[in-house]
Amino acid sequence: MSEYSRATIDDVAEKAGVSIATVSRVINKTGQVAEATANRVLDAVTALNYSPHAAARGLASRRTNTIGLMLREISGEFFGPMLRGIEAGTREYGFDLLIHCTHASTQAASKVNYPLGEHNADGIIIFNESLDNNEIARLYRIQFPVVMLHRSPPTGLDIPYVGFENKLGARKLVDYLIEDRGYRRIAFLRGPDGIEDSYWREMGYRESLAAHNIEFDADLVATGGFNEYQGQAAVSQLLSRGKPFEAVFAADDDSAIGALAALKQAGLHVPEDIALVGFDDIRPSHYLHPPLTTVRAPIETAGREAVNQLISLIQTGRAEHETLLPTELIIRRSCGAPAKSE
Amino acid sequence: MSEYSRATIDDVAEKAGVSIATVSRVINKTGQVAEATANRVLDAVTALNYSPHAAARGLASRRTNTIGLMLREISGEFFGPMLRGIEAGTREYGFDLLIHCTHASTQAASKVNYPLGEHNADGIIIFNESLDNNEIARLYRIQFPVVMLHRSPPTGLDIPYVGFENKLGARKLVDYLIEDRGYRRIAFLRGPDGIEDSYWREMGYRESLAAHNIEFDADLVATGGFNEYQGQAAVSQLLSRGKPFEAVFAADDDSAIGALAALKQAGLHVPEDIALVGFDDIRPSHYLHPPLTTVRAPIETAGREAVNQLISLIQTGRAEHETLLPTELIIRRSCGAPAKSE
DNA sequence: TTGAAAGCGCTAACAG
DNA sequence: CTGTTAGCGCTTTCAA
Repeated sequence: MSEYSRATIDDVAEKAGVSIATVSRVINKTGQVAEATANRVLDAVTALNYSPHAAARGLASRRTNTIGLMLREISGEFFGPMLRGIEAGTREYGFDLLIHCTHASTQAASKVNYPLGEHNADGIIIFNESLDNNEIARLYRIQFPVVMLHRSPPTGLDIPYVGFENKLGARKLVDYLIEDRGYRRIAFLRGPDGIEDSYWREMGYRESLAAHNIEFDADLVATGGFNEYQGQAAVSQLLSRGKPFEAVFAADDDSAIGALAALKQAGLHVPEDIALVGFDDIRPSHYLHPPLTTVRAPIETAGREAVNQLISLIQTGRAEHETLLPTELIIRRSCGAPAKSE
Repeated sequence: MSEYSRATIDDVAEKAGVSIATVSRVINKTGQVAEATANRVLDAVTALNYSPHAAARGLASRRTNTIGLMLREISGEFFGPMLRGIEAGTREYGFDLLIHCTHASTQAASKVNYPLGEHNADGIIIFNESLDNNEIARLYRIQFPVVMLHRSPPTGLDIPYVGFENKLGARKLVDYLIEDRGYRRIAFLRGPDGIEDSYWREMGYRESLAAHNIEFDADLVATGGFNEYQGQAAVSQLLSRGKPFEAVFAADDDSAIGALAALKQAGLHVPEDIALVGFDDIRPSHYLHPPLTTVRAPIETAGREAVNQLISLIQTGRAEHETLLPTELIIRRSCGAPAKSE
């Protein structure tokens, strides 16, 4: 609305007594400029407090210097660390970060969409199921740089993917439960359908059972849904089936928190009566009573790595097909391990 | 790098058999267009999967349709809810959200800065101490729309401010401790210097003491610093002074968590030996042992409200000078209140 | 109700 | 090493 004054490249050029092309060269470090000239330009920049107009340079250079982050919604303990990693990466590379949520679009009123894409970013990171396959395919077709975070690309599309070693993490956790703690009847609270992390964590669970000659029992599986409420409901359901189990593996810590509430409510003590473990190692897990044994997922690192891959894709046209980040077993009291200094 | 095809306004105009001016009018709902014509344009838009080029329209219209969020760093439990509120607001108004951290600038290499400002946003939200007074003053001088979130503007600048009723919240909490729980020697863990929330929470504490004729005792005050580690250290320090106290009021929940650890370590039971309360009601507070009595701060609402004020400022040139959001007392067991269903 | 045309501020050839 | 100039894709007068 208001028409505030701004120094433009012309002002700088005039003040420094050079052409705007030279100013542009100095600012972007493109092309040779005599040091004396460059200094005059830099002085003018400082004196006028000049910053380039982002839209103008974007239009002229066909680069936005911005990367987009697409997510379904901002929620949970996952989000903060992830964004920290992403932000750190974009800042280090000198890019801006634009964030779009696809959840509950209030803007359906208009026919014209303003999504993240070729027209406002140099590349985007797609988190989980935040964008449908058609749009992903379209971006792929026009060769727009995209990186998938915690969700592998649609079949047939060679898009870089960054995620956790979910299967291995779950495997190590269940191995530990079986081998070190001696449990054999281990219930599983699976995550939401369609979320990739869910799938691989279940695979790790099954793989571990199989490796120890323990038969997979569908009655010992319920859906925790990656949230507290569903985790609680899932355990109640499990309990009501009457099949005994010695431990519960919740596919994420949020559902483990709900599971803990349900177990306590049923009068069961953790870990004396039943062991409980989760996955992710979100902050509250440490404070639970008892503290939760879990698998630490390098959330921030994954965000950071997604940026690395995206920048590489933007700048060189190539990136790693798949980057799987290692997870770490975090043993606390909820699995019956001897108390340690917490 | 890659040169992907994009439908431009010219393509749409050609396909619809109209001029680009008409397309622009239809898309922006500016000016009268015959319904039949408008429909042809809309069809062409859909057929070509057209989205306007953000930079081009920004350059032409001198509006970016973007609001900027400036923060020092992405951390803590505070960040997620705040961003959720901000994102929801920007989306509802059809704005994009650009995020900048000012912490640990890796980009110091260059003389030319690309901060948030007139050149890449229509307005910005400044969170806490993320921007220095000089730059804020400059933005104010050129009448660039700015809203301060959880930090009041530099003296003399009439910039809208959104925050919590910190003083009242702290006052109610301490009143409760004194009146309902009968404590009189209440220690205080203050927040970091220079953070506004710290200051007002301490004022509420002092006000309550004064109202109950309890003398303020500097020996009962230490600095918790809004983080777990410092909260722990502060309580250790308090304990070492040898002055007895019956309760600890930590100026935020993070330091309360640290305080709890320190108390336990000293062999004290909460709340039997000593009561503990915090401020904010972050997620872990509920899971502590015992669950933490605290003051719930409407973090998400504050973010949302900051956007409301900023949009108002952008669109009408005016906004509320000050928006203080009410807080709510959350009573749990850590203050010695009778156990309730947690 | 529509179209023509002039930029918005900058980058990137192309000349010199 | 430096300057001139032609756009980038769009909005916005001004005319018709």
